[in-house]
Amino acid sequence: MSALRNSKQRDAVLRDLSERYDHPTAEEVYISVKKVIPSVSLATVYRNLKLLESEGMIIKITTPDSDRFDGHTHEHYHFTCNGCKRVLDLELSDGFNVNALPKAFGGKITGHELMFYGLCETCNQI
Amino acid sequence: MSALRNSKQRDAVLRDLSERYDHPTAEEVYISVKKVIPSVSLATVYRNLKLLESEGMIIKITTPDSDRFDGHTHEHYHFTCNGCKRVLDLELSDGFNVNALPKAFGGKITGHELMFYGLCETCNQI
DNA sequence: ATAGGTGCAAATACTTTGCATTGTA
DNA sequence: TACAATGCAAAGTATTTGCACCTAT
Repeated sequence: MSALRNSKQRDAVLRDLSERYDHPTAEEVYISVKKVIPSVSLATVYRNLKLLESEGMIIKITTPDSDRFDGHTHEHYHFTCNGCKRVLDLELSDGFNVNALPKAFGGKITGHELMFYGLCETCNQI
Repeated sequence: MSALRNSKQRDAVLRDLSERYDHPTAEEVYISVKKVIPSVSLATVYRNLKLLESEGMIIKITTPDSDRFDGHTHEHYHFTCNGCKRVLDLELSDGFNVNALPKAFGGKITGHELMFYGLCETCNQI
C-alpha cells in the first residue's frame, strides 16, 4: 500500500504514451523517453510500464509478436496489419456489448481483449 | 516448399493436443509428450508447435501470461479465469460475425482473436 | 542417397530483480 | 529522515538456432 511519489521518469513514460498512437513496445518507449531523459534505464521503463498498467493508467496490448502499450484507456479496439505490422486503433459499431456475446456460460465475464487482423487501407491497395 | 515427412515426435505433439482441452503451454506439451517419447527434446516440441501452427493444424493462443496451444481448430473462443487461471472453451451466441463488428474501417479484416476474462463457474461460487 | 527431423547445447530475446545510491515528501 | 524510485548489472524466462547425427522416402 505504499504511496506513489512523483518521478520524472514515470511522468515521461506516461506523457510519451499519451502523445502517440502507434502502440509502441517497451523498447520503443525507452528510446523515446531517452530523448528527454538520456540517463533513463530500460529497467525503469519496464518498471513504470508495469506500474502504470496496474494502476489502470495505460493498457498493455498482448500480440503474438510482442507486447505493446497504449496510453489511451477509453474502450476501443486494435487492428494489426499483416502487411506493415502496425497496430491501429479501431472502433466497433455502436450497440455492441462484446461481453454479452458468449452463450451458455456459467461463470461471470468481466472483460475481454479483442484484436483484429488483416490489411490496413494502405497495404490493401498495394 | 519442402515436403513434410512423418515424425513420431510431431505426431505425438498433435495427438496430445487433439486429446486435451486444457490449452497447455509448450512446456506442458513437452511434459506430456515425454511420457510417450522419453527422449524428446523441448526444442523439438517448440519446432513442431510452430510448424503445426503455420500449417493451420493447431492454434496458438496468446495471453498476457503465456502462449498456449489448442488442437481444436474449429471457430470457437476462449475464457481465462482470473481465479484458477484456467483457459476454457466458449462459444458465441449464434449469428455473430465478429469480423463485421468494426465500423468505418478502410482496410480489409480477415481474422481476429478474442479472449474473455472473469470468473469461471466454480471460482464464481467461492 | 537425399534432405527433413532430432537432441543437445549455446545463443537470443525479453523482462525482472538485487543492490547501492538518489530523490521526494 | 524514511522509503519510493533509479541505474546498472546480473539473473531469470521463454524460445530459437547451429550442428552433427538419425531416419523417412
